[in-house]
Amino acid sequence: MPWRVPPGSASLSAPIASGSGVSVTSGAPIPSGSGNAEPPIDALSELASGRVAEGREGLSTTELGYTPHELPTLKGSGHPTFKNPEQRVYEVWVSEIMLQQTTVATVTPYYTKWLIRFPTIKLLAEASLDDVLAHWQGLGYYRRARMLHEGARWVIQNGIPQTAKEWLAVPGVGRYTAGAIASIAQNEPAPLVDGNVERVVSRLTANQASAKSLTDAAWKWAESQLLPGHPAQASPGDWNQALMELGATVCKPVNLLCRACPVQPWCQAFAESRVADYPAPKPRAEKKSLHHSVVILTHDGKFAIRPVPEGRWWAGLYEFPREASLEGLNLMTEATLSQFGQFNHVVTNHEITVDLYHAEAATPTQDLIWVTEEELTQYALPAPSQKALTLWKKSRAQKTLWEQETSPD
DNA sequence: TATCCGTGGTC
DNA sequence: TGACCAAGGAT
Ligand code: SF4
Repeated sequence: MPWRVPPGSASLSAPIASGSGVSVTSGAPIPSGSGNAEPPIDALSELASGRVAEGREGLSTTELGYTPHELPTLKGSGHPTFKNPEQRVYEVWVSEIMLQQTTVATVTPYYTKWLIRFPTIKLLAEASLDDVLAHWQGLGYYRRARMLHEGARWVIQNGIPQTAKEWLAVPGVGRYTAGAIASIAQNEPAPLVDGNVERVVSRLTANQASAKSLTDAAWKWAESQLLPGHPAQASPGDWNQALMELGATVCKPVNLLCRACPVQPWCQAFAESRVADYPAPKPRAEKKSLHHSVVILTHDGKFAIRPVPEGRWWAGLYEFPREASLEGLNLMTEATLSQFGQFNHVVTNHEITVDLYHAEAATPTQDLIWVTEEELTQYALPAPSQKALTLWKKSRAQKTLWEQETSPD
């Protein structure tokens, strides 16, 4: 995510990180998080002299308080990324998919490793799905990885889309991602709306509509800002990022910073002193709880795993056998199960209580995949299986310690 | 169109 | 501590 601000390194009305000090790791430019500080942008005084005070021709990127801080440095680095438009497209594509519903801090290490393992679209297309999923392990929403993989194969077949509209045909790319790639990597004046933009628009226009209605309004507003002749068109990628960054760092869901907000003079919600009323709160889903039983089934130092069937949570990943009950596990194996732990795992609006069992199998049955702990790292395991493994190792270590302490000399 | 799909951080 | 959230897409 070379074009994104490292977390905490810049805020819109505070000193802006220049983006210097970009490090290069195996071909991937990564933000350092500690660029040189430039003088604060006095957004309000700029606005006071602003040509958009009447608000008719649209806001500009500068008026959102945004300075494009990464591109110059990366250009200066002479990195191949910026000599190769296709590579630029790929890196923006990967990061936009990873960042869906996921924070920059979480994504960053995955992004780095991803570009090392799958440096180009072609190499991603040629990789196996298992390999792809293994590099997504822990990021969640695994369908994204599968679609990105499919998308890479689509692009090898059909070529790189050249417009946001064309991007929509690529698996896993919806209208947000299409707009992001087209504007950031291909300089097309394509609008985009994500959760940040939707929230900002809701407040700027004092729109209390909920869900789809607000989304539609936000898209119309975003489109209107990028019409021909509007200042945002000069650098649509910067504009879009500025808008999202405004939402992420100033016009936040809670603890918003209206006093430092560069667009406060045009904010209808602020004018009404009702910023807390926008956007309308979403109805929250009911939380459900359920139980699962998981077995760490071992034989001769190997672990038994099996693929998660399609159509379920974690489809396509591999996990320790998991059933709805202990009875389910007993139907699966003849080995004697002994419980050694329990933990909770939250999946969206479900809280799963997982009972952990261990058993030593008499024989490695063919319906399961038997792997060493080393080989286990080659498989994508869902978080509950990862937790189970961690607890098993901890349990075994304590047992070993206990045996050592209590064994007679 | 409402629901499903994960996870880790924050307050 | 639990509720809420994060740069969505597919069905
Ligand atoms: S003034 Fe406050 S509510 Fe309005 S856009 Fe700025 S941060 Fe958001």
